Amino acid sequence: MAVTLQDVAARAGVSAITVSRALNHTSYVGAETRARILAAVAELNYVPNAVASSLRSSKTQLLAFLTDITNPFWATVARGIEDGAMEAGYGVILCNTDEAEVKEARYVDLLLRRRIDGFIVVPTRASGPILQNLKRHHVPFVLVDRAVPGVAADCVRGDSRSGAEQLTAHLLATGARRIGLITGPRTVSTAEERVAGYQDALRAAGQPGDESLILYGQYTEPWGYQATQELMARPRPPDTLFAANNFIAIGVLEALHTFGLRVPEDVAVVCFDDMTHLTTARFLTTVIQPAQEMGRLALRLLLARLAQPDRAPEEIILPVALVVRRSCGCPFTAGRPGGNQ
Amino acid sequence: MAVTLQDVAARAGVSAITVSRALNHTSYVGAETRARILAAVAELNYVPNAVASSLRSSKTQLLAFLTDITNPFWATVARGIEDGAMEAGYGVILCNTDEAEVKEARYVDLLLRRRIDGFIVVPTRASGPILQNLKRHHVPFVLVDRAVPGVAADCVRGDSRSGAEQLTAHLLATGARRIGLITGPRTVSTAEERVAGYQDALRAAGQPGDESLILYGQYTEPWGYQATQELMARPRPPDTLFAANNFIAIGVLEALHTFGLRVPEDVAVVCFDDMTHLTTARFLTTVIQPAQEMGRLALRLLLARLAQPDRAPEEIILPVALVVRRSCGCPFTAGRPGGNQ
DNA sequence: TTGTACGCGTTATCAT
DNA sequence: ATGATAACGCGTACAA
Repeated sequence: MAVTLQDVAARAGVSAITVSRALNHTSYVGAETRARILAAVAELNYVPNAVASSLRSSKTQLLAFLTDITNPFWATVARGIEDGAMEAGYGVILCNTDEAEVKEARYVDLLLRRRIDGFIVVPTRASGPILQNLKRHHVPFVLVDRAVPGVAADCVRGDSRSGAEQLTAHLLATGARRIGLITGPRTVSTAEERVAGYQDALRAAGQPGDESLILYGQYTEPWGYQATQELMARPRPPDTLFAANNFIAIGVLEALHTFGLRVPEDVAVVCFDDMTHLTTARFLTTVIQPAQEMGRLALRLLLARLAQPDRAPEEIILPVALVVRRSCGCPFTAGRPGGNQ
Repeated sequence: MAVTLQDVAARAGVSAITVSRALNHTSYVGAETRARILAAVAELNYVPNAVASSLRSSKTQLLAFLTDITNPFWATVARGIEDGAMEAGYGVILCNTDEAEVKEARYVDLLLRRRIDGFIVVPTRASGPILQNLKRHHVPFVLVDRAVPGVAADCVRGDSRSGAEQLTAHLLATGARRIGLITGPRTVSTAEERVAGYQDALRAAGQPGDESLILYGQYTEPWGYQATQELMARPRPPDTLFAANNFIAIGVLEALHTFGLRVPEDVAVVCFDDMTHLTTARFLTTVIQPAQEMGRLALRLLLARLAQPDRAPEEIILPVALVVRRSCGCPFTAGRPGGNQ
């Protein structure tokens, strides 16, 4: 049914291996021979069988990226990875882990069978055992965005701590007194780093820092909503809210609306931006992380390790950019209850 | 280096094929034998080699989903596909085509080599030749969201026409007089279907319909921005804007803000919702498409075709839901220039 | 510059 | 219920 190297060889009047060499540029082939081969390939509509090739070479030329691709930030990181991978002759398998350990483990199992050449992972703290498993099987991997305690590995991440510090310092400079910080889960290193940066700035400003203003939860819109409700219902609510990512920020804005509070007149809001090209960043002062660049660098680290499995683990910390938006209000106008459209 | 079926067989004191049968449940294996085999598998840490298996069986148990995964809507569809695929024992390769013909063709080529079992594609009009190529190689595929003229294939899509009609009728019922329609590219069937539905509603209401109020462009935020600027700068601007998807809607809202126009007091806005869990849908009346369901159904169609390659092409048109939000204003408060934070 | 022989790890086929 | 043999399609090693 399917056309094989043999068929092409027969048609071109050469041996199979010669065809292989002509197509893979793995050895010199006479100009005329090569022409005959290429002609045969075209006529027969030959498509090389990468499965057979992989079996023989023990290389699949396939990489996997494990994360929650539903989140546009990671989708953008994926783009960075893909672009570079394509150039280097690798395909990328994107996998939805939903940040859930079970799904993560399941995918790793599936992909180990498929003999994937390498992994790029956005881990949580729970990923430790899974990563150990990869090590046991000598499959290279690179971490993105988050470090995992006890796992020495190549890693690319944004400078969350510095970013959070800049954001907080900016807030203090513009007159903020009580800054509520709504952050992600303790199982994710960035959530804690952003808290640390926030505390750095307070300390530098000689402010005490009220522990009760820091709320750990999820990097999600519902959590932003819920945490805001809790903070603003207190006797002494914060005058400013720091959302540890943009999903949280959206929830924050929604919750403030239900309280009838205006942004930024009544409560100022800032956030870490984990999405590109989406609304939040246009209205709020944010710290922007270079998603695509992150992907590109992760890929580069992985390729380097594939080439030299024994090099020392490398950690790249990307600088993040504070983007202050003072001249821009919000394009949405507050609607009146019962009056929207 | 790697443990093989042979190694396990030797350890368990049986032949390789017996191990294969025990692991794949492809034939009965004595209870005691099976136990010995499973023990050996565990002791040796055996991981089956799917590459070899694929070569022998000519089945990779791998499917591909081609689209722009950066768009959360497609990412959600992907989730629907993945969930079902996992259950059925298939892996899914997600590919970013950016809706660009070249990237699409490149991926198809790459994946044909890998002997992928089937494709799920979000096509544009330009995808025709690529799909023909798949047919030539007898690789099954399913289309999602869009039909392609001249290509008979399984297809799942939302009822754009009806959705647009409902949305438009709703607007007319609430007093809209001049509805500007900002839609996607002519190369995408949904863009035209939404126009058709819009025109259906106008016709049904006995309204003339002003062709100049319909603007084709892209399904992007910048296009929404640009088109709105153009429409609102006219001598007789529309009193209502219909964004053909949510990215466009975001651009629309931004542009209206630069004009100092309020939503919905000055201009009402509605849109097709191509994203879940994101801001737009919370403030505007929208038509919601069941993304995850779309993915699930697409997968089901593909599996059916894998089982019976010769069945007649099937087209599933999903009903869409009009979600009217009148009781909800916008959580963002308009900031004053120079005063944000 | 081109060819021969063999093996990668698994499963289809036939046999016991 | 289990085994022997061959073959899937390609690339490595060596040879000519």
